[in-house]
Amino acid sequence: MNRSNTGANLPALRNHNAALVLDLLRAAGEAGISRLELAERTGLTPQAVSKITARLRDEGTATEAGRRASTGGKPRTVLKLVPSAAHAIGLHLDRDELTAVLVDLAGTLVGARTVPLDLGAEPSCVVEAAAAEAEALTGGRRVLGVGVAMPGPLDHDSGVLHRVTGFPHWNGFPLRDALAERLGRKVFLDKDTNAAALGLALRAGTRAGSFAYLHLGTGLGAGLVLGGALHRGARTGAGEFGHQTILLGGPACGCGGRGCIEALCLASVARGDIAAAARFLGVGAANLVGLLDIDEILLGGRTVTADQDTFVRGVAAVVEERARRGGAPEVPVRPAAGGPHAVAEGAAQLVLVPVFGRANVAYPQA
Amino acid sequence: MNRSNTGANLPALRNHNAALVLDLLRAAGEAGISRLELAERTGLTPQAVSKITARLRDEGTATEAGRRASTGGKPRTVLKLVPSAAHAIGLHLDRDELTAVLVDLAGTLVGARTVPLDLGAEPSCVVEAAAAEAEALTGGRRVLGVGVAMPGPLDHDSGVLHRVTGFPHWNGFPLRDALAERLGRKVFLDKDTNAAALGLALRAGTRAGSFAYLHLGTGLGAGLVLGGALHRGARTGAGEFGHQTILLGGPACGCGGRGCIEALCLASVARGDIAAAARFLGVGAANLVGLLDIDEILLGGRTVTADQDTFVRGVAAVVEERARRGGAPEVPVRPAAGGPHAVAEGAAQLVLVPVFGRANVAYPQA
DNA sequence: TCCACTTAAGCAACGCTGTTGCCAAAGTGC
DNA sequence: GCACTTTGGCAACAGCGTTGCTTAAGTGGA
Repeated sequence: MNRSNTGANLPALRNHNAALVLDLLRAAGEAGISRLELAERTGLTPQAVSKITARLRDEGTATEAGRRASTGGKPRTVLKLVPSAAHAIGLHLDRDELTAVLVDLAGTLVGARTVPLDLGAEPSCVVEAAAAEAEALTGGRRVLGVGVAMPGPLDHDSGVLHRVTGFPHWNGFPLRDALAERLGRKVFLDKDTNAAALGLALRAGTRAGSFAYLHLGTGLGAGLVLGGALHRGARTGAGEFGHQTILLGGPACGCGGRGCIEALCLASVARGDIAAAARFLGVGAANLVGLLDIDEILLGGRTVTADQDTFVRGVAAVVEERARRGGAPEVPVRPAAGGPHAVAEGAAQLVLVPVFGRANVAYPQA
Repeated sequence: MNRSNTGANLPALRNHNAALVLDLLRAAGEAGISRLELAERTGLTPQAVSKITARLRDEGTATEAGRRASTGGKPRTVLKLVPSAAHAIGLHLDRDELTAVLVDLAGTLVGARTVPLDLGAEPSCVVEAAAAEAEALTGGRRVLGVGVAMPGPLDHDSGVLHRVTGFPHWNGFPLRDALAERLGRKVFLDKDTNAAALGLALRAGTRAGSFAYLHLGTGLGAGLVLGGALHRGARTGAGEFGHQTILLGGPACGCGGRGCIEALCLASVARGDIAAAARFLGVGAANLVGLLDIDEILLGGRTVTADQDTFVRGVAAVVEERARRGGAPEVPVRPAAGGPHAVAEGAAQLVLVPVFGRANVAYPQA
């Protein structure tokens, strides 16, 4: 059951178990999964799984697709997710560009649009532009909601923006509610790094329970996935990785501090010393691995992509050195998969998270 | 519902809701709480709460205790937890000392024993000594289980010790199972810093959803409580705070690295410059606040206790300075409450956590 | 070809959960 | 003293997963 402070009743129980089954169906992908295997993995009885999958088939969310080889008795029937049963829209509002994607239940990209955007414009104009892109992608399909990713800071719970860097007029704007009213759909808002991390968490192959996505572009930030769920912190402020001090009394940073990783990394990049930048990044990654005991480090962002191998090797070297000293486990460092729509696709996953039961860690109210 | 990957059935539902109600009863303490208030807080219907509390009263876990003033109708009946309905034992196995405590359901200390201990002795002898202390405290009471806190590293999930610093013969010893078999009781194992953090999380007054407990004694470590639950990481390795690099190329640390907070802090303490030690600790705390967006920093450990005000002020100054730069929220820094048995009491809470539904964040299997 | 055996999955009855509708209990205040 | 408000239990109920059993659909040996 998902962590929460609220009581659960029978409908909640039913949703929980259905979401669990859907998550396994999604993870099984094209290979499918049998009822008995679902029963084994969920801990439910086979009969319960039969009932749940029957409901899902009635809804059109799941379907039977062939059968496995017999092992001496009746062969198992293979069940699969029907990805086209529902869709989600993801919007990435960047400083100068708006990317909108439509994904199906499996997270597969169905459609994408990219248009120029001026975040400096009136919020109402931006809302209108975003809504127009979302509607253009819908096309009569069953759309569960819209996920929006933006540069922070913002508050996920209330859906309100804070002092977006360089765009003070956004301060306090209730973007989520404004867009939800305009579109008549559920809207979810999160930071771009969080959306990217969520997208990575749900990519086939990245089944790590917890990892950090480090994004080095014009700035340096992180998205944290802990125990399979996005860690946002109480105010959606988590992931402030770039202004971690790693060199006391070091060079001044734009934030007013000294010796921040971001300043050190970007200065190294500016003078062309990518290996040094990678080592700085690695120090922060090693600190993070020790503090949180995560399974994996994923690197992304324009600056990383430009010299991917150097960054991956440099960060891995520092992390491994620390593991050898016994201060941290051996943690793989890999480049983050994902094309030009990675953030928008992650934003779409904000909508799909509750469907598949991978609820976010809930925070008790003060 | 608690986050998990397993299916839920009616008994699980019932336990979840009962635990939720018990948690609210515990939080209400001597003041008590009415049925309607419980209904409001849990989201359950008043009738469901009536049924649940009736079961708890039958069990002897809750009781009616007076009534509130009327607001124009029938006055509300106040319900309270019956702390003596069950107990938990907490063991703190330190390098040279074994502390055992008995606490009731409310977490109140009922009994305590402290004896010398040699962690260098045979594991079987230590198990025997620990079991004897636990049994001496039981005294015919209903004891739900035994929580054990030790210096790490160790694995909470399997209950197996790793290379305990300075005591290599413990490597791989299945302490949890050995003690469970010897005592015939459920046993839970965790790091001392985690137990301390858990104890703080459940102390009245510390209702922060997430905080970091920084422990500065002979070493420097941290216990992290995120979203009301202990964050252990996949291998119970989280909280390695002391060997975070904050001064690249700085003085050598015992771990083999350079510029670790622990080395810097302890060196400052050694030469009597407590204010400098506090500032170093503050840099790490500020890094952590930014990364995890927590609500509070709690400081403890012998070294901190010796100069509490200096440490609290010094750390708070650095954290506040960072908040002013906009890089992190304003986070209070406070001394950790708790007497000589704080760790053992936290260990006992390991047993009580599932009773009150504040389950730990579950990690998906690989 | 038949038949015993194995394995998968549905049917029906069941126990138990929280919910709903209603009513009794226990106050306040004109 | 009576109308009103508020609390909380009783009884009937819908719906969840579970249990016991039956049917479906294969394998493999005689």
